Amino acid sequence: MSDDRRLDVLRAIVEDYVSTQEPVGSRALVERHHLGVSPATIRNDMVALEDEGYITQPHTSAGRIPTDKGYRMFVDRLATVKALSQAERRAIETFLTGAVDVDDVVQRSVRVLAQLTNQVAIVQYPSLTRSTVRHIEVVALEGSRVLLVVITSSGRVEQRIIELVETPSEQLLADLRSRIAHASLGQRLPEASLRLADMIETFEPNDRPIVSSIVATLSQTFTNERSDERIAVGGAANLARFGSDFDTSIKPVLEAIEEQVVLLKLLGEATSGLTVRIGAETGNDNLLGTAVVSTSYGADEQALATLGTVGPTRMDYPATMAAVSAVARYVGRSLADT
Amino acid sequence: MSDDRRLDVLRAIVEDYVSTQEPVGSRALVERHHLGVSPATIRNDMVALEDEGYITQPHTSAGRIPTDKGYRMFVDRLATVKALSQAERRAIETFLTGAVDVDDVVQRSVRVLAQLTNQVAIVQYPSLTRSTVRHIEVVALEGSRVLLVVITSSGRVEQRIIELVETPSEQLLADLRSRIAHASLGQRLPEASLRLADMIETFEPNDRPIVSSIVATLSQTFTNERSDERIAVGGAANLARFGSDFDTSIKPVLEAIEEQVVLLKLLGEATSGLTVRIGAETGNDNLLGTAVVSTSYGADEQALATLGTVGPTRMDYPATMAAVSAVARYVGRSLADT
DNA sequence: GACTGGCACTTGCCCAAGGAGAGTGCCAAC
DNA sequence: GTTGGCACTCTCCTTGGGCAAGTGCCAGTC
Repeated sequence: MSDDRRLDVLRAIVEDYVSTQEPVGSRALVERHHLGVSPATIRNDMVALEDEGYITQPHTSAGRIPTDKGYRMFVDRLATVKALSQAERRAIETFLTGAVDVDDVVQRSVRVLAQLTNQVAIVQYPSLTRSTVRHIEVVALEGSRVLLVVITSSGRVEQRIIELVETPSEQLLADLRSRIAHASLGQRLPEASLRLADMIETFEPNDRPIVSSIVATLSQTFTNERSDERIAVGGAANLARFGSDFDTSIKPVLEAIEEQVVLLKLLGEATSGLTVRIGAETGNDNLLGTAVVSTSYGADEQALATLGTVGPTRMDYPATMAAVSAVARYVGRSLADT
Repeated sequence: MSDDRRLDVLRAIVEDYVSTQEPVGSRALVERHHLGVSPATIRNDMVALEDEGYITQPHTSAGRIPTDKGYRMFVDRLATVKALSQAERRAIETFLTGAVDVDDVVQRSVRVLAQLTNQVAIVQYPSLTRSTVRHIEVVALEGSRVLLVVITSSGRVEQRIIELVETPSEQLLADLRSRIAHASLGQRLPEASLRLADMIETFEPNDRPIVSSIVATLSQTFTNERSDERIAVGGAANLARFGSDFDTSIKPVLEAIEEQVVLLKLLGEATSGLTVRIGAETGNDNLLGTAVVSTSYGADEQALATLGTVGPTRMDYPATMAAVSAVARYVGRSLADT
């Protein structure tokens, strides 16, 4: 028995099952794929594949469907890369180029990804802690209030208004501006936070209360975990693909993707490359029938954040993976331009 | 036949149907509500109510269920206000008081509203056009780039970076700052936009290209429709309450609430008071089986935006209405403090 | 040794028939 | 106007038989 053909059979089963959503039998297999052998032969291969755990039968007299292990094998070794069509690429591009700010980029990319894959799309907002400081502004407002504005390399703007114990002099503010700029510009946010802390001691003792109050607020902004946790979700209507029984097949997924923590965990573990997690690999019991395709995005070497899709394990992996990569690429580029 | 009792019967039918989700028969009605008459009498009342279009039978041998008209009557004349429990009030309060910015307030209120009502909650971000200008900052960046920051009365911060044709002098910038502040502070955004436009002519002709470029960007920011369109949705898992058949009862709703335009239309028409729209009143064919409870929020006389819930017509109206009002009240208060 | 055709067997799905249960509508009586 | 009684209707659930799909295995072939 040729090992090659057995893998061909597995690939054929996955492809057929994905497109028909129905267990695939030996006869259908030889008819739709020119395998050059008879159904009986395929049946023998199927028995072997089943013994190895790649496929299974829902019930005795039905065809076979891939197991999670089968999908894994398919993704790892059998899937042929499917390039996006010219039209799809253009769709992403036109969709994203209209974006006016970071928020808009994220919203649009969720939409386009959901549309492209017919799945639930999730996009994490660009991480603060992985960006660098592009600009910091310290502005005196009325009274002793001060406005702090931070612009990051990902185009994100954070602002804080704080009430100081006393009104700072113009002199001090100017001094602060230049020293803050010097200490933090171009630095990663966590690092900038450290350097700002060191900077406090370079000021006159009299000025330190004001300085440290401002620095503290900035540091807090830089290392704000909550901002890192923002996520956009879209295409929930595509949950229909999971099956028609709401309570058993859809609700758990819906609950999982409404839980930020779960999503962050799913996205967070993505390495820089494209990651596919199938069934139990998601580490979440609510997602046993689902697969998550994710990748990080970011213009340069450093990843800014992650995006991906959640769909049933019986999804079109090549197409989904292509779409996720493509959107990530465009989003990274788009943010770099902002 | 007493008219009063007939309305009592209608109320009882609505209440029972809402709690059991099953057509309610005459026997069950007399048992659960001490109406003091026999099932046969109730049956006569039911015939009358059915003739008037308040209730209907799914099939001949089943009990009755309220029609949309029946729910409307219930909401308008029969529902008794149900105050929130102390615990619920405290839940809202503690949930919202931890919020650090506008974004956070909105996110949290969606969550708490969804949890409280067990329905899909939608919260519109505070409208820009209905806020006033609290602060405007014009900051020179490197080169001829300028950062504009606008803070509104609702605590929202908008920023733009623009590239000017030439680098403005410090002198001009200072002048700009004070005149912009004078023209716009405390004004409603659309109004501020107009006053800024008038201001351009008070500058030297030489400076006008720069000034008008800045003013144009500010105006655009003030009247940015897109920002008014932001909406947060939560509690989609509660869609389970709509029924168990995904395609017919849930998917349409899911599609509707993913469509920003639809949501905005639903929320946008809410007057300052609490609005309940039932079935066809939503004006959306996808929402025929659903009811929308919404109200505007905002600290002072002027409404900032709208929030509400989407649920099946067979919902607990008194509880939902109470929750929506309460959350709106707390959100308004919470934003005023920011 | 690998492949093939044939065939008995298993099993889920569909459909029709029948019984149970719930609720109504109506009528005669109060 | 209200009530008890009763025949009627309709859905839901269960049961059982036929159907179709697909398998597993075996003996035969290249």
